[in-house]
Amino acid sequence: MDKTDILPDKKEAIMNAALLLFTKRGFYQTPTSLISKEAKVATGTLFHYFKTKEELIDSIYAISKKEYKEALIKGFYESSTIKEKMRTLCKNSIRWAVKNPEKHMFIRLFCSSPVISGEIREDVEKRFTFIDDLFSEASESEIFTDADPRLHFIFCISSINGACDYIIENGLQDKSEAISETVFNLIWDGIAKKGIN
Amino acid sequence: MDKTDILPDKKEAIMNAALLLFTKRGFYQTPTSLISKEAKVATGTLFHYFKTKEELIDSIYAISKKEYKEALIKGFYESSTIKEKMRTLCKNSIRWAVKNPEKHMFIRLFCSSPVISGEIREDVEKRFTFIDDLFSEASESEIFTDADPRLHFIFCISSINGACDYIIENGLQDKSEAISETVFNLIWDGIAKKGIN
Amino acid sequence: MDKTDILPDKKEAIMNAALLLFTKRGFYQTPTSLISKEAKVATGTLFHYFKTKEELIDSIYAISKKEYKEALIKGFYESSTIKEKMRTLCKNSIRWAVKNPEKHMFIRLFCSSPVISGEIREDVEKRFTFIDDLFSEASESEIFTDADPRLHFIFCISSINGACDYIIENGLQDKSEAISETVFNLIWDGIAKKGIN
Amino acid sequence: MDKTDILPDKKEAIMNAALLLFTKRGFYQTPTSLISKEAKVATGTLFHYFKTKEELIDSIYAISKKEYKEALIKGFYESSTIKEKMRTLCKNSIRWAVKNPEKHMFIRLFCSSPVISGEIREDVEKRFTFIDDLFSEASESEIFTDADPRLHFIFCISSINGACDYIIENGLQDKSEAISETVFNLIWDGIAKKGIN
DNA sequence: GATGAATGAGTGTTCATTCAT
DNA sequence: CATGAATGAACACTCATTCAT
Repeated sequence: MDKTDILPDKKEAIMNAALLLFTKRGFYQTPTSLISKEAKVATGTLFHYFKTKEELIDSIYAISKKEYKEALIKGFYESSTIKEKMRTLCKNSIRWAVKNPEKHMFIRLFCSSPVISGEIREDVEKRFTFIDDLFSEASESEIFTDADPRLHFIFCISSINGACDYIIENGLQDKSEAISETVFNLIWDGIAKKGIN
Repeated sequence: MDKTDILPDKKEAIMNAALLLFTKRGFYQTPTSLISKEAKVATGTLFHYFKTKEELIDSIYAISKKEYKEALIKGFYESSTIKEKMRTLCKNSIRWAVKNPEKHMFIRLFCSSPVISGEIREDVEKRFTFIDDLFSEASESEIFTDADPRLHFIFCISSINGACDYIIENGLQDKSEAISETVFNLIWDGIAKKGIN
Repeated sequence: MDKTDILPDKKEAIMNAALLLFTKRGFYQTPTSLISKEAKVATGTLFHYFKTKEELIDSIYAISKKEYKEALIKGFYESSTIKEKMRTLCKNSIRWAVKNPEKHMFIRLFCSSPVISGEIREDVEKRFTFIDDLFSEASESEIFTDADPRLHFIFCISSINGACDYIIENGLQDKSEAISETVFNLIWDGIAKKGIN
Repeated sequence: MDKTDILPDKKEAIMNAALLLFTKRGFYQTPTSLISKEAKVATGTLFHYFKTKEELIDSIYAISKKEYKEALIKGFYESSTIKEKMRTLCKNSIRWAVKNPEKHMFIRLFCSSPVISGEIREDVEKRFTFIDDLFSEASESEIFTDADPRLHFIFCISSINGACDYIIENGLQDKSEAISETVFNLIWDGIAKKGIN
């Protein structure tokens, strides 16, 4: 899990090629032979680094999520209010997705796919419990309208993902900061009790 | 309403089996042999009704979208205000998804998949232009906060889909009417200018 | 075998369609479904008249050979010398092939193919023993150069078939009478002892 | 001489097995699974060396024709007269066919079959233009009777092929040299003007 | 007789994976 | 470490043939 640091050239080449191909063509339409070809390694080399094709996808998923997490928390703990924390998450999230569209797409495509092993998925989810905590706290502080915090959470995630789709589909990368501000307001106006700041 | 016209028994059995299997296992992990087995027909029969596996998926997509559309517009034209129209769409959408979880899932899984032929996709999209019109009208009437109506649209769809996920994941089907009211409020409070009804 | 006389419409349509398709596309690249489609009958109808696809080909072969034989002997028994008899055969053969190119091609394609049942083949060969007799007679009469009459026979057939190919490939149907005279001379000059007429 | 360069063992085994099976059973009645079985390789191995079944047949055709050509020209350019050149071709042709009956049969079966790709066919035909040249030269030198050189050509080829059939069908391999002399005389007496040597 | 929906064995081909070099 | 030839199970799809109507 921590070999991330100094990846052998070939391993990295394989993962990069696979990320591109999986997002462009899908997992099952991407033969391992094509991945090794694009990565300019022999077919056997792929299986030297990854026992199976699924292990390769697991690794990409884990790394992408790790990077996403790192981007997500930038400035989070420095934000003083719940509203600020949420704004930070919202902006970080959109910013990262726009800068790393393949990784973002990869996560969305495979987050609910049975291709990702349950084990990896659980490991990864642990990194994000701090968000659940934030929503619970907000609920308890009566900042949010009455509703299951999980519903609020899903509402936020969905809206953020929708915004990313919007930006990428319409090529609005250069306006993404403004859009993420707009989206955060849409969300906050829905979620927060009137009069809360 | 449930069938286009009068589908032959076997054709229907194949489509039903395929719908279940595709949503449970995915398109590429579902061999046609398994579909025909579950549908209790011979392998050749599947190809008697659908020239290719892709034509089968196209057919399921088209029918599901057609049924969704029919559910969506119930009471839509009878709603007098834009707010009422949107509430109707939101509730109809969630209601249909909760009643037809496989078809809902099928549409979400395959709506952006290249497996669906472009031709079918275009045919289908035409049925939903009335929603674009509604958003444009709302924008022009200055009912919505300033933002691209396409962003508002994506925001709504994402939120609704998020709500469906929430209901289905948590087994809250019996509370779906209340949840959809909550979600509509989340959306409306985000989207509409303050003071608009 | 003698139902040839009054063929039911559909049976004839099937045989005609099959003759064309088999010569154009080959036996194995011609599905029975295509034959019935071209013949404008249902798939079951083909198998009503012919127990199997192979029986269909046998029937076409037998009929074609029968017609060929009938064309071949026109004027044969009226010819007085061996040379005249051979000229008659040569000319009749080319004339028929040029007028019935599909049937000629069909015979050539399938004459040595295992697709034709041995039984049919034997039945058919019997009709042509009169040619063997002619060659034996010619050999015994010391009209031909010394060589196995079977070699002479194959030499003649090959040359005649070559001539048919030449005419059909080059679209020289209108010159086929002259060509067949030329070819007969080529053959005769090869076969007959010098000074024989 | 026997192989293009140094063919891998398995590739050669596949081609040999396929040559035998295709001539014995025909192209469409020979499943690739049977070829790999006879060649004692896995099904995948066949497709490792030949992208498709058709590419396999193309390769066999090209190699057979290449070998045939090499056999055909032995002593050709050393022959001084047109008659000698033709005798050389006739004898070389029959000799090769008798020694390589499967390859000979393969060429005859597939030379006019659409299974062979047009590209391969053209490549191959180029090797044999020297024969056309010979016939044109003979025609222009007024050595041959008046007739289209293409007719003479077809007449020769047909006769030679007929002779090969005769030898192989009747098991006369040990007499093939004498027979080819006989056949050459049949041909020459037909083709050449009287008194030409 | 005539139909065409239904059958299922059989085909060409793919591709994740192994392993000798 | 790295290679790529070799493997064979699995797949989408075809098509001769049957049979209830």
